[in-house]
Amino acid sequence: MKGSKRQAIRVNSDGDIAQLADMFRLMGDPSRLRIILSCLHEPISVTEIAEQLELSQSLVSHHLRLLRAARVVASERRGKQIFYVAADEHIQCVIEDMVAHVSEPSQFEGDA
Amino acid sequence: MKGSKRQAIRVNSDGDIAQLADMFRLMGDPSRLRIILSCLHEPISVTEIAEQLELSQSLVSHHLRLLRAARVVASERRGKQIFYVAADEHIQCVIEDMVAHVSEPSQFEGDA
DNA sequence: AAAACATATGAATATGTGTTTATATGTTGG
DNA sequence: CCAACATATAAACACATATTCATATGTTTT
Repeated sequence: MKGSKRQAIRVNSDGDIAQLADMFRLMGDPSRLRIILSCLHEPISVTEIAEQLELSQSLVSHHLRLLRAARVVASERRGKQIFYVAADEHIQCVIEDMVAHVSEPSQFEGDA
Repeated sequence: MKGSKRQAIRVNSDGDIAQLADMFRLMGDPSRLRIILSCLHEPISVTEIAEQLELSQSLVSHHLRLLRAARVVASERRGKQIFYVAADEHIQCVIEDMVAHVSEPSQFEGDA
């Protein structure tokens, strides 16, 4: 439904490019990527992320702010804690596709 | 065929994370992203990319080197010129998914 | 209200990196 | 072989940004 037809990619304006690049850049930092993976499937609190990934609470919070601003993750308060979870299924798809690319056996060494 | 089953994302080792992040980081620069888009569907020469995007030849070449090293693009020589093209269809999928995410109407403002 | 817990914010710093300028390498044609 | 074209490389610089440390804000419990 809606516009989920497989149509050619349209990235006309510079604004679109910038937005896209921003998203990729956000996912391009190892710490941030691990944080995203931590909350990909179920909500998880900031402290729990920090513990799991062995990152400082401050660092996790900094990153989460950027991720939330870009709507990569959504936040929800539960008592004292705030739980973060990946915003939509597109993020998951993006990562899956990228994993597929990375684990591709380098095909033909297509070099010139 | 092969392992194209939709299975849960497995990104265990730190190496995997680093590789993934590297890919995202590469696509996270506007110039590089535009270069990728330029050669997404058909091979295109370095000079033509530079002209189309109004970037210096040197800059395009620098970026292409990184992209080729990460197997985002493949190169093929034709006479004096070298043509670059997106390496595999996963790159295309990744971008499509990301476009889908960016053009998502921010849902519920899922903030806490 | 104070203490304890959870998260966010600000400043400072060190490191990474995108871009430019200049030059080198490689390829084709006369 | 020399000139012209096409691409790659190296050094230098300006700028962005990931991380840390210290502190503030917000929430629950006693």
